[in-house]
Amino acid sequence: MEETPARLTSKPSWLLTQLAVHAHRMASDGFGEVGARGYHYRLLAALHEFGAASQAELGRRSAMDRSDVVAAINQLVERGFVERTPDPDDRRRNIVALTPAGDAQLRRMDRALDKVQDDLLGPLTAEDRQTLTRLLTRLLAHHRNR
Amino acid sequence: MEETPARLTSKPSWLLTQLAVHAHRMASDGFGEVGARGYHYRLLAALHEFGAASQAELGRRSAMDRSDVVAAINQLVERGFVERTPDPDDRRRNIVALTPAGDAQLRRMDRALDKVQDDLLGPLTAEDRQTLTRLLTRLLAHHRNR
DNA sequence: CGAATATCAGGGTTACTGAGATTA
DNA sequence: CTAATCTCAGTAGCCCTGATATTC
Repeated sequence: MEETPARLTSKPSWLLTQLAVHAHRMASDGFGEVGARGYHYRLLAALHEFGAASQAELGRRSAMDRSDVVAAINQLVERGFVERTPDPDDRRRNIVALTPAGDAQLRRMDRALDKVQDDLLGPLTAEDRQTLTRLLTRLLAHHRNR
Repeated sequence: MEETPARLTSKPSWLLTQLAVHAHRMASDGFGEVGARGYHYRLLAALHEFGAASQAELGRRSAMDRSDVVAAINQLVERGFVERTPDPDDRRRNIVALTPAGDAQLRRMDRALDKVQDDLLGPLTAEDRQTLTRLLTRLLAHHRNR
């Protein structure tokens, strides 16, 4: 393997994006085995944790664009993992609710993702993993609040 | 801002990919001001650091797919930042070389990226930045070697 | 022959933009 | 009137696959 330019390897933004590529590929592989995608996991996780919600709320919770929420919910409805019904109290909204099949799918995706976390953090000690998680959490919180 | 599911925020792979999104957007903004893209920086950096090279070698150095190298080099040739000439010693290869204009463009992109690193790591102390870089480097090295 | 190189055509995922229609 | 919601159509960047022609 040829050497990578120090200009790249010295920059946290390069390390982050390259590692994200690996993480994304590992997660995609795991999700692919259960016929799902990353967007599905985000939505199912938000529904399981906070209950039925409008599509706009789901998008804000899982950091997804309104357009992508529409498409992903369509796919989840097709597969019977969520139900979409008009909100009688606010007719602009759809209420999206998790079905039992969706809950089972979420658990399948959880198992796939747990394996990914282990593979991803394989070379780090438990203490290093904590440190990494803490630093990344701090950074993300800072940037999500603009 | 609605809360994000703990299933997501507790997972390093989520933190990594979401932070990478921010890093990528910040870098894209910076690069956009000089009319460039991330692929351009990777190629120019490799050429500056290791000298003229074949497209295949450039792809391996900068972790790019052969297809994307072709397209990105086309754009860099158009803008006069690199020159592409057949290798007389191995006629399968093209030799790609940095031009003075390409060198100047690389320096412009360097300045844009330096600002991005500062913004990205803003909330971390110098020690935290070192720790983060060290952990990310270790992880990336592990995964790049399969 | 096998292996490496360059090119082309195309797909997949994620992120985003602009527009329109509906309703609060 | 303004603002929020949902939907559709389309773009862009990055990553990847398959196929082909050429050359080592």
